Amino acid sequence: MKTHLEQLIAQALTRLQQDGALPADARVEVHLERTRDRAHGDFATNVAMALAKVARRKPRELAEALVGALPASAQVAQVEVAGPGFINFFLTAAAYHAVIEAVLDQGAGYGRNRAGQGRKVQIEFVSANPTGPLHVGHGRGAALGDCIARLLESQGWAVTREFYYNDAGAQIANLARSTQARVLGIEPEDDVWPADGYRGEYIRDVARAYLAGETIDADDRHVTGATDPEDLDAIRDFAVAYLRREQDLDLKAFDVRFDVYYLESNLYTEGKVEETVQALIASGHTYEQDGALWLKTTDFGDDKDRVMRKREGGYTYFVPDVAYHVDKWQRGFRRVINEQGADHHSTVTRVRAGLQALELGIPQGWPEYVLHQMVTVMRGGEEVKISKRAGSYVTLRELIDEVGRDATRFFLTARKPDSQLIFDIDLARSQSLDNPVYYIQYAHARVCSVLRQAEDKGLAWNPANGRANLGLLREEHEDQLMVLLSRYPELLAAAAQNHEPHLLAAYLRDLAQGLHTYYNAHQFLVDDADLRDARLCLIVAVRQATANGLGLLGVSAPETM
RNA sequence: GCGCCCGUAGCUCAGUUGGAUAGAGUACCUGGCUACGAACCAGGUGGUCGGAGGUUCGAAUCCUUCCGGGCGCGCCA
Repeated sequence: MKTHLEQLIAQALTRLQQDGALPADARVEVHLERTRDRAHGDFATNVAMALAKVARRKPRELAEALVGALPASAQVAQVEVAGPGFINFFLTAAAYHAVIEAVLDQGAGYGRNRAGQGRKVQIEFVSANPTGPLHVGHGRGAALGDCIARLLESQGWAVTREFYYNDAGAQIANLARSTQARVLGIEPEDDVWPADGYRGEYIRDVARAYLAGETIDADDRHVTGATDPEDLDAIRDFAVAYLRREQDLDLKAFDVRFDVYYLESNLYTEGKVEETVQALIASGHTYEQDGALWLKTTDFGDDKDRVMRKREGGYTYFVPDVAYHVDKWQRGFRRVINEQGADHHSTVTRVRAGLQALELGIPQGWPEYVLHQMVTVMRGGEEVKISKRAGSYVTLRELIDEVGRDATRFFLTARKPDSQLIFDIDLARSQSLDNPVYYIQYAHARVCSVLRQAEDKGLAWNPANGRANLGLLREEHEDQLMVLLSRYPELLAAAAQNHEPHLLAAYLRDLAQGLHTYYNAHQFLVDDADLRDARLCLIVAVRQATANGLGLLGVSAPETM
């Protein structure tokens, strides 16, 4: 519909130019948007105002001329000039009804399209090190990343979900030492407790499982706990496998799955890190100083250069990260989205700088980043401090257990990633009935209930009898619902393009509100069979769009509650 | 001190990429169940869009500068 109107406007502009009413070189991007106020019609454009200066004519006058030059359309009922020079389009009833037809025809496919043309996109998210359970921050990343993945899939992209984890660095060594300490019965308060060791209680569980000789199945590897408290390698392998299994369970409970788990250690064993370092040296963007090897990231917008290879040998963390991204590029991902916590935002410049230095033809803005801000957890009116070392924090699993998967996913995606998020556990639990997610699910369940009643009373609409007479839908509430339904595809496209799942959450809330209002104001199972069928068609369409949207958020659409 | 993010109703937050009279939820008032789910709906109170300049037909949105909060600023990851 939107593109149809844009074509009409473009044709009118061309016609005006041919008539000499507009300079032939006048160019403007036709900006057509939904109106906020239904009194302003369904769509509005500001082209007349944008062109007024070049055309040396008053905006309203130009708008009038433009309206006069518009080709007729079966979809457009009325066009008017309003305000400072807006051109407002009012759609015909038939255009409204076509939306219901489209939803019913396309069903679960409504809102989906092939715009991505099956192109590959990779989204890397969570990527937590296997040194502890996933916490709320990881949960936000998991929910956002997965929703963005679902949104991109809905727009015709071939999405790969990837989890990158460090299985060999200093933090893993620390994990091994901490677990060994627990194996030996050392407490964090003791003098011999390793410096900066992980103090959390979960380490005690890992140690206990190790001593019990438990077997962990992870990554098609089987790791069995040994009993030797001195075998640090065995302890490390066991701890990593154990904690990875825990994370997998958390993610599974959150309905988040990955296609690829990428091990940082592979970058070393396959020589990719060394290759990247040699290529960077060859690029001329490196230099030696103070016994270390530096990358001139300042050549690419960083505020200071960064060390690549430490004086004592060994690479800094961002070097394998660059190698990793080279690998992503070589795997053919021309679009990559990295979802991370904003505390890692300094890596953005470094990774991109390294990639630019390599001159592989990688675009400057590649990869894309979605950086979510911190999650503050409130419990009992107080902030719960998140500290892995102190072992005090809210795990993702706790959240799922306490407020449910649906509500947790919804809350963590309902705000834009840029905003800090306050997650009040008590509020989410005690007021769960006022939760937007239940409000939306309730709308879905209500429609199901009406249809059950219709079935019981033999009043159900039978699709075999052909389409209902949608012309009978003349109520304001019905128009509003149809407008909302027609916006759904545009909204998905915008949410996917800009990585903004919160737009979808807000939309579903609006749609549910429209339905609840309609529900309260009108009867569905009326005696007039034609009107009844028409209304049932409408609410079935609303239910379908609701279910589709909830599915993209990873939230269930229950038939009863 | 420097970089990134944020600042909108008492609270939690949207705001269609610069549009028309600033929007929800929550909280607080007032109404609405003998008909399909009241886990709902309708109405009301509540605003110097952090402050000040600037850009233009038009600014919560863009630019500059202050104020306030968060996160980074390591040869840690």
